[in-house]
Amino acid sequence: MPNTTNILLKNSRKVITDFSCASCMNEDCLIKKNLNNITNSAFVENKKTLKCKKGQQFIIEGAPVNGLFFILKGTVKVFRTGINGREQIVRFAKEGEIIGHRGFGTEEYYSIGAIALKDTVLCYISKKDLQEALLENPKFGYDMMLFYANELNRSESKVKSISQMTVRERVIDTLLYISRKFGDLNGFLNLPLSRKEYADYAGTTEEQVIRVFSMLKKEELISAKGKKIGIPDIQVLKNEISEHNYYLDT
DNA sequence: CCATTAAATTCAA
DNA sequence: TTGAATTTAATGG
Repeated sequence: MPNTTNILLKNSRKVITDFSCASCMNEDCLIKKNLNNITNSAFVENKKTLKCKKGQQFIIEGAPVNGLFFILKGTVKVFRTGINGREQIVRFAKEGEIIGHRGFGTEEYYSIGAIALKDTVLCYISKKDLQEALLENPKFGYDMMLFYANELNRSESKVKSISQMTVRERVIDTLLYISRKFGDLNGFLNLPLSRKEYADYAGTTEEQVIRVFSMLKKEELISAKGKKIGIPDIQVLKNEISEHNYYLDT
């Protein structure tokens, strides 16, 4: 195999040598799902792959938008920085998700930043190539539309939760979100986040999160070992915020 | 919010 | 694998 770059992902211990869509294993990827419908092969061929180390920022707020990122492997947080330097985490994204999609249409500059939470592999596709593929492939376009609709729904729910829920409820809501999205591993949430990151997502401060966590621990609703958070009974937590939960998911 | 201490992670030998 | 160095959590002012 000449010319193939080998990369070693710390967490998977698996060497990936081939990033082409044809051999991609990621069934959640919208591109992969629609690969057999996509006739214009330039689309797939022009795709760039880039790897990010943990903690590396690959989208900077205010930078011009030239394309979109698809996560091939890894986890990413997307955020916006507020007026006083405070970070508001917009969402966490994992394999198969799209980053930077808001800038796709008419926006010229990113209004968000994104950084890798672990070593991550991204597929980068130029606006132009994606536009062409979408125009000639209705199914692909429809799937993309569903994705946008979901994101919109979630972000609308988030506005409500931040304005109407108490701190405790927002923290619980955040825990449930992480649990739904990333699941459990050995009884702990499968995504280690700092208290600050919980706070930035829930719209509070690190101290508040720490205090809520302490209370929840006393009530035995959660367990915590450093960054690893365990939820013994998800249902109990759900009940506590059930009045707010007319909607759901992702 | 900040300062202090305890605890957990990382890193390199 | 260990422990020293660094980062992060928890508490109280």
